[in-house]
Amino acid sequence: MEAVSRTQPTLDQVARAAGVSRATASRVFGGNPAVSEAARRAVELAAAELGYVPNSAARSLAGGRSDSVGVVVPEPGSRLFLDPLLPRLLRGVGEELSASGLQMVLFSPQSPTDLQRLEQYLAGGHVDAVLLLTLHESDVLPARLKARGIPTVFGGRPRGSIEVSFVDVDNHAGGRTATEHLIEQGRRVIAHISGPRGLHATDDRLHGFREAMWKAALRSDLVEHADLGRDSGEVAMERLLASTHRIDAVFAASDEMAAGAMWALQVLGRRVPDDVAVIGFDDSPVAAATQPPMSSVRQPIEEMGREMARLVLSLASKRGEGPQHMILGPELALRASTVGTG
Amino acid sequence: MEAVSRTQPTLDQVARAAGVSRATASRVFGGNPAVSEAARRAVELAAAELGYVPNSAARSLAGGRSDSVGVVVPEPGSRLFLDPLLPRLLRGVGEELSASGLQMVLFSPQSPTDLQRLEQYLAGGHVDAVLLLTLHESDVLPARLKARGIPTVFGGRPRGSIEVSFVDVDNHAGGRTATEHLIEQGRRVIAHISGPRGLHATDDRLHGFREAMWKAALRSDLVEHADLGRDSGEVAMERLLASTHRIDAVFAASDEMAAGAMWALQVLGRRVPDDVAVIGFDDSPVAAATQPPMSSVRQPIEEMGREMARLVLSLASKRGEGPQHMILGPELALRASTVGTG
DNA sequence: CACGCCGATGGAAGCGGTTTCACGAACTCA
DNA sequence: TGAGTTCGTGAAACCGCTTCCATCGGCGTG
Repeated sequence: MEAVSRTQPTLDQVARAAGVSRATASRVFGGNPAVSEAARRAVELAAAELGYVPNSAARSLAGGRSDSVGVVVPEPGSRLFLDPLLPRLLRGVGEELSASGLQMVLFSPQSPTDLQRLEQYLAGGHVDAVLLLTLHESDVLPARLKARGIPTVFGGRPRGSIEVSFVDVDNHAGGRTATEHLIEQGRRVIAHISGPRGLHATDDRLHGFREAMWKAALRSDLVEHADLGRDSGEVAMERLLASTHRIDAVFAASDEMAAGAMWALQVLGRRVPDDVAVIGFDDSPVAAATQPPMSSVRQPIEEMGREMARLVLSLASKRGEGPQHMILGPELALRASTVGTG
Repeated sequence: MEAVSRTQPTLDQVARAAGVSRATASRVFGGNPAVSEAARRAVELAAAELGYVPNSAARSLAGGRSDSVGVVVPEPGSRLFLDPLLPRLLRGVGEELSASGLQMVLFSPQSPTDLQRLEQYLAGGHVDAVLLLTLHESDVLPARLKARGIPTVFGGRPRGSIEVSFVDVDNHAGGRTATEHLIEQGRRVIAHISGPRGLHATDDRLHGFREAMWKAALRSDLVEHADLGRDSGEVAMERLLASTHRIDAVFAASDEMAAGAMWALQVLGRRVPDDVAVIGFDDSPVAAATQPPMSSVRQPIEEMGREMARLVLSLASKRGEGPQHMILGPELALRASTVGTG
């Protein structure tokens, strides 16, 4: 009597148990159609009985493929503009990858050391493709990945070169649409609380705001810059109110800032939306939680995730294509803060 | 003249370029001290010149080790009580793993299919250890991992068996401490907004509340259950205020609910903290953002992450140990909502 | 009936490392 | 000076799987 092996069953053992060669067994798991029905069944049965799980290291070593794509996200809590949207984006990415049988692997480097290790990891063949959401401009990661020939797609237009593939949302259109909505509601003295100067996303929203105001022949100089956080929005609103203008609407470049602005308005006795309408950006959970609930520009962020996944997969199959770009349009989520309670 | 190979340099090429054997080169990268200084330098130089990156699949196949640990987090946006703490926890885990040269790999299964694939992935040897933060009780994942001999540590005491290692925060002590603080501030009619019945974490907080109240000979029946979200906290507060009791303090089991409660209080003309003190739980960003800023029970969540990492690493080294448990104590973050503005 | 094809299969050569083991050189110690 | 160590090294055996290639019946054709 032989002691039962305590190690994981290997493909070889499965093959032997099924009475076929390792090659055939491998074909069964690889989904290769050139296997007789009988052989397939035998292998599947044997695998089930032995509790076989393919060894991914061996598989990816031999196959040159890992069936997983890496997603690099900003350091959690970095208060990047992406923060509130991240869960939705990941959901989109996950859905799409899942559908192709791929595993999503998240990374969130927190230190330069981490980053370096991450580079090794990604360049070391652990993943078949990479989705980059970090916006640190100084990163050499993209270059390394490119050198290694690993398909890479950015979420959000990266700062520097255009020589990369990316998917982005149309921030300019978002800013314009939000502003137009306020104008349609009869508002005339509209202020804008923008994000940090130099940030692509919020700069574009600001330009959208200006464009809409110009078109309507309204003044577009009531602009304050803040840091996207709630408190800074509150402060910005206070500054705006200190001016002599009778502001009747505010468009903020983030929901958090809009929430802060709304608070400042209410503290100073302004009614929302009766006296001042407020609209935010991102349609994050915050937007629904304010009192009154807040209109916001909803980014098609799940779709962005899906498109990123699709794009990187297509790059992975048809290698050698040039960089691809894709811009997605936003839509408005209207709530009581701009349309009144009717 | 020979065309330059366009493929990744392998260890073999590095070894050849350095004039040593593959074995020696491998020792250099493995940190094996039994290598002469000269050989080491030659290999490092060659590696740098060729841009060598070790192939992780090969390495983990041969070495039986992947130098990465998987972290399974709840579906994003599932509004699990962990939600606001997740970034901090991951930071703690990441720090600790980083220090040991390990890579943290995040997973967030979103569908049963994902979950199954994840099982394969984890059981397939892609990771050396697993940290589980998902609280789906029905999961077979833990059992599978155990069967595969993969060290696993839970974040938060899992519902069922005790036969697993976990790290948890002391919710009972947290509830007690928060309540005692209110009592010390002279409050006597204290209400509690708890989480969903049956949720370990919030049940423990409720018991902590009761214990503190009993000890002080105060009534502890002013309890409402809510769902941890802001709105439900607001509703719960309204119900509490509808009672005839002159409530002078509220302890809510989450910051979000506390924020909702605070809003309800202020809408109804109660001043915080003059009329009613409010304390939350988690010390999440929300706590600092309310007006006035809110006291909260700060969970040592980064530390929890670090301890989880440490624990799983120790399990990975000294195999065969029984399950280990660790409970971490909370502390108070005091702000204006309970201590007055002096 | 001989020939060429085709579909299913197994043998075997890798994939790129790690690690055991044996070996020679340089050193120690008597 | 010879035996016993120590130390650095290389040859080679894997790790578990994929895939190329050769093989082999059985089939449709002329």
